[in-house]
Amino acid sequence: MEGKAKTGISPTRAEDFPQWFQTVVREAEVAELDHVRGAMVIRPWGYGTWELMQRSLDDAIKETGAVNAYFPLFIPLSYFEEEAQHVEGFAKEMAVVTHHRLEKGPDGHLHPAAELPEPLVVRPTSETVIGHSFAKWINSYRDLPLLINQWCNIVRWELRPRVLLRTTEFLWQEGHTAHATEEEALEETRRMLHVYRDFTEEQLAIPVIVGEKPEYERFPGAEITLSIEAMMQDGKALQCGTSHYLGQNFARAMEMEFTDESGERKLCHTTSWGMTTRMIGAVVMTHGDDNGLRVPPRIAPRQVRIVPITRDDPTAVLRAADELRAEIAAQSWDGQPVRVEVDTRDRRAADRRWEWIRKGVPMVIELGERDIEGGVVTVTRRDDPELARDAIPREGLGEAVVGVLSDIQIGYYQEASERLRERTRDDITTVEGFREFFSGEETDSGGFVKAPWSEEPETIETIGELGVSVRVIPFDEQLPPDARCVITGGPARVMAIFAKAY
RNA sequence: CGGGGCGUGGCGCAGCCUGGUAGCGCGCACCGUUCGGGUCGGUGAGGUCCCCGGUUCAAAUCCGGGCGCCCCGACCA
Repeated sequence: MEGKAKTGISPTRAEDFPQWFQTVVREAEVAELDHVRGAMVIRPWGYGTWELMQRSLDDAIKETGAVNAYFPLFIPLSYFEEEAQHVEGFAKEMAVVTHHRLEKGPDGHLHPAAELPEPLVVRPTSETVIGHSFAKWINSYRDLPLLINQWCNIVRWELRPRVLLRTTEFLWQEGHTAHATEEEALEETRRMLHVYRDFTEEQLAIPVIVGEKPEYERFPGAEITLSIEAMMQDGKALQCGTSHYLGQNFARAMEMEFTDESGERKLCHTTSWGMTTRMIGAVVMTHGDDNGLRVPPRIAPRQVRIVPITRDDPTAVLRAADELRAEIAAQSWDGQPVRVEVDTRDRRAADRRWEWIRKGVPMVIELGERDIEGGVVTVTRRDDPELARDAIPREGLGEAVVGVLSDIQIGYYQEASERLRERTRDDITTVEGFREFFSGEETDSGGFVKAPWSEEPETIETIGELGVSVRVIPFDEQLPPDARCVITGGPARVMAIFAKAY
């Protein structure tokens, strides 16, 4: 070993974080931008994590009483004209279908023909369509609350696409609910935010800050937007899930009315909430290291990968590997059989091992004749920065695997939590200190600043010049009675989290 | 949508200034060698040099016009 240690990914996080991210996403075969500007192919390894996320989030959503349904991809343009704020917010990023036929032109190419009487918008979010359906379905207070969730794809014509974080098309889950009272709708908004928090922390091992978005960061058409915010390894914030209280804005626009107990006609109070494939990106940017991705065991499509070292007598080793696989698969972790597979591909053992390290499989087990003779297996834990290969006894391996998966799941969460704690500064009290903190190197945004804020409009501009925004106003924060705004020095109204964001 | 950069085999790039019919590394296939921390050597496959037009005996290279992508900003899950 001489010179720089060989890493799986180049550049490293410290050298160039954005480039590192793109390289990990490609090298770990998670996803790639292709075919259409900003559009994404999610490869099997990445999609496998998404399927596991879906399964667990879907269960959590259903536990709240919501049920799944599906609404059209195409939305009549006129639906968007009904809620002013909403149109304004989305107008600039909508894909619009105007024709329904192709004809071959004189140049030999296909051209759109047959213009539609009314253009159709490819859904950027479904409040409008779902709202129209709700208006038909809801007649009485007995029909409320109405709790619907949909898993689907979304199109937003973003100006600057970034793989997994901001793609032209992405997958998500969007919940839409209607309630008789404001209190019930607000309760629903908070309930779902906590579902997102629990999911993100427990399944993805990503700690988040829970709170409310400042007014200027609200969802178009919402009265209140709640959000969970996470810190990536470069100190930037990533919004991980939002839950909106929409008041009666959409109910009014879509005439979503019900008759209450006393026979009076009233408008519903609605909510909406969503979480997207961006979370795959969050996992990469939170847990990845200079050797590639590290997938938390709960969402790892394969939790254990067995690499048989076949030399002199492949059959004996392969048989032993399969016995090992069966034994591990018989183990249960987190309520499910351990996901384990033998890698029998015709590749060099070292290459196979490194591939699974790059992809972030929690445990790689090498098994060769020497191991069999010694009654051991050779284990690499992905949470070990040295990637040491330890011989551990074959006897009792099942329990050992279960323990390791738990350790890794917890360890990733603790590591990310420490980073969030260490890199959230609450001792910055002046605008000079604030400026200095956020004027660091390009690959490092500094982190979060938690400080009192006046909510004055001019502060938004001041921090905007630094590329910083108010990410969230955390719940459960006490503001000292004499607190001064970190930007203006004047009286503060709330405690806020300031950060650069994706 | 404003500012900058770039389009050459799957990926990363050189060649372009000083026109002459395409090259390197990685990857891929095969042979041998090696093989439990990402072997080594050889052979080979693979490219309308983004597109259209112009200049020229000759264009990846020069000129004009398109298109696309990347980075920075504004917008955003």
